[in-house]
Amino acid sequence: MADGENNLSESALAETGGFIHAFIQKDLEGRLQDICTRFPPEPNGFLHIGHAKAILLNYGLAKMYGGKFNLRFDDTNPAKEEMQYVNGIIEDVKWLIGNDFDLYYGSDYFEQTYEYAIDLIQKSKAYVCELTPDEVKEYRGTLNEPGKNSPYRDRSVEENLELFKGMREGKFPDGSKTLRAKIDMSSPNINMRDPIIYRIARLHHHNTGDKWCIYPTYDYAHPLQDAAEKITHSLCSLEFEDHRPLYDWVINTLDCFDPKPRQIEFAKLYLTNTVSGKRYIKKLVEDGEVDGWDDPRLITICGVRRRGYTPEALKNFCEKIGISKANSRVDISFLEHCVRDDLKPKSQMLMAILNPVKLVITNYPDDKEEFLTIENNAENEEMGTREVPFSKELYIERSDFMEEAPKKYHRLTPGQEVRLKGAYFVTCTDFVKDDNGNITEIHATYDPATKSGSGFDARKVKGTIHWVSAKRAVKVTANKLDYLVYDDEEAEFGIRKNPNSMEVFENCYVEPHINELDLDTVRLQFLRNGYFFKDFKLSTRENGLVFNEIVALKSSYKPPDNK
RNA sequence: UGGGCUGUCGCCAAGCGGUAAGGCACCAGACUUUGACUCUGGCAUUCGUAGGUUCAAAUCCUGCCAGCCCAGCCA
Repeated sequence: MADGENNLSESALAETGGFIHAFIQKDLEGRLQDICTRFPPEPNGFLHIGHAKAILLNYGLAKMYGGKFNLRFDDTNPAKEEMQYVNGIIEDVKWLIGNDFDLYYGSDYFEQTYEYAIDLIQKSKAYVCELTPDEVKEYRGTLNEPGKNSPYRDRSVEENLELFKGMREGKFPDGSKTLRAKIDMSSPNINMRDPIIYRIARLHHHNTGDKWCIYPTYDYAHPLQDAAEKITHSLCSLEFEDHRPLYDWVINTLDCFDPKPRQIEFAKLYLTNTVSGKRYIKKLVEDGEVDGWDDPRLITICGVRRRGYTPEALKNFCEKIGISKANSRVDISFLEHCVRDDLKPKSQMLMAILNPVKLVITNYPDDKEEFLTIENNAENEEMGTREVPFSKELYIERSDFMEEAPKKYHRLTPGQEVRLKGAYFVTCTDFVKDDNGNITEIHATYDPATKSGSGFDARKVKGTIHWVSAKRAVKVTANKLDYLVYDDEEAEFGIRKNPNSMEVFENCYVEPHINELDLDTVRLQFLRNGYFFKDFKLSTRENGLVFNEIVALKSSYKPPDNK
């Protein structure tokens, strides 16, 4: 595999979604030489992680079988579509799979789509209908009762042709007429009850401008778009199973496509503790509850990108959850595991104190400063080491000290010795409180003999804590992120808002080495805290550096109860 | 109630007639200069359910139950 090639690993992909592989393999042994897949978003919103699954699946399948993959905008309804979304989607797809795709617009096929409609009319398989929306609904019947034929159903080919051309030429008002496929008003499948395939709507289209005042519907246009691009396997979500007969009807009635595209459905991805509904996300954005569509707490692709997730992590995740036809909701912890797993060997370790308290090493010389060498990634030697300044006054986490600690507490407490990561053993000797009883300073003595790397092993210590030189510390802001919503049994509509989805730490102290890193690309591991990534939006001259927690480290530590 | 689809461990998911993979989560232990990582062990006598066929069924047949989708000139 070439460097940076982003396809799904064959073995992992082949382990699941067997029904899709079966179709493809059988086709490849018979009717097809090559395959071609596509991801067909409507540019009416931003992509989220569920779309990532579809992109990765389609792209991965194409690469696995040596085929081609297209990104095609399914833009047949200008009422909902916007340029900002097409740009956003292209950016998201590139971030996920690179530039290895061709870009198409369904609207580029409007002329052909129109010509095929003429063919349908000539074959007496489509007619211009003048029923109002309410009448259409009434004539359609219900789930239990068959529909009845439109009174316009038996117009002559000539009349239909003239009317349909008139529709295109703008002779009729919006909504006054439709073109319908002539199929079967009594079909148990409601999609087959003479579906509307063209509507009149004078809307400006982001790609075709004002050229058209009639637009084809999805059911009619989609198979034709697939056929035009010689898509062999058209994957879509489960709710389109009922539409497959119509998809096939379009392809088979026109009967001039080779190869014939085939629609295959699979289950969408749903995650716990997330909201993926466009309406819901939009409301959060509009209500100012999140910082835009790319808020790092959202599972939009732009959101997880801003948060610091990597495309590789998403790929691994999508491989591991598999493809099936069973509706499911994947536990968010699965995603988090994949993110950690990816970041583990490539993150830059740094010590950062989120909630600082001063530690004074009373027996360390006042003006001495030494530089200690610490590895950048404990399990990846290739990432090298850095020099970290150490001196008498340090900052440590408030949570790493307790005035009165329980037995299993491995951190600082009067009389207890711990290791300062990469430095020395220190023993807590004292602490200082202010008038309100808050601890303001902790005192300790260090043992020079215990210097890290010296091979000292005369005694062991239970805990290792992280620290930052007070004098050299760089002040930054860190946001710890939590779920936007919780899934509980009692939650109405399946979701319960989390009022504290972001905890801001404005006075964090980080090692000076942070100034030597390319923070736009490097993922940081704040030792013992979690993975963090610079927020490119929030980090400004005024705010200084702002980091978001990509994902926390796992922890089996149970904080002592406050009794 | 018409049609389509789905039901294998808390969550995903293999399995396709030969006697229940794997991952996540969780629990216990070892190791540990991240209470992380890693490692070890535990975690479905059972595959929605009831029958049937078979030497043998999660896999085949029948009935039943549950869930999801469809009545936009949305996709």
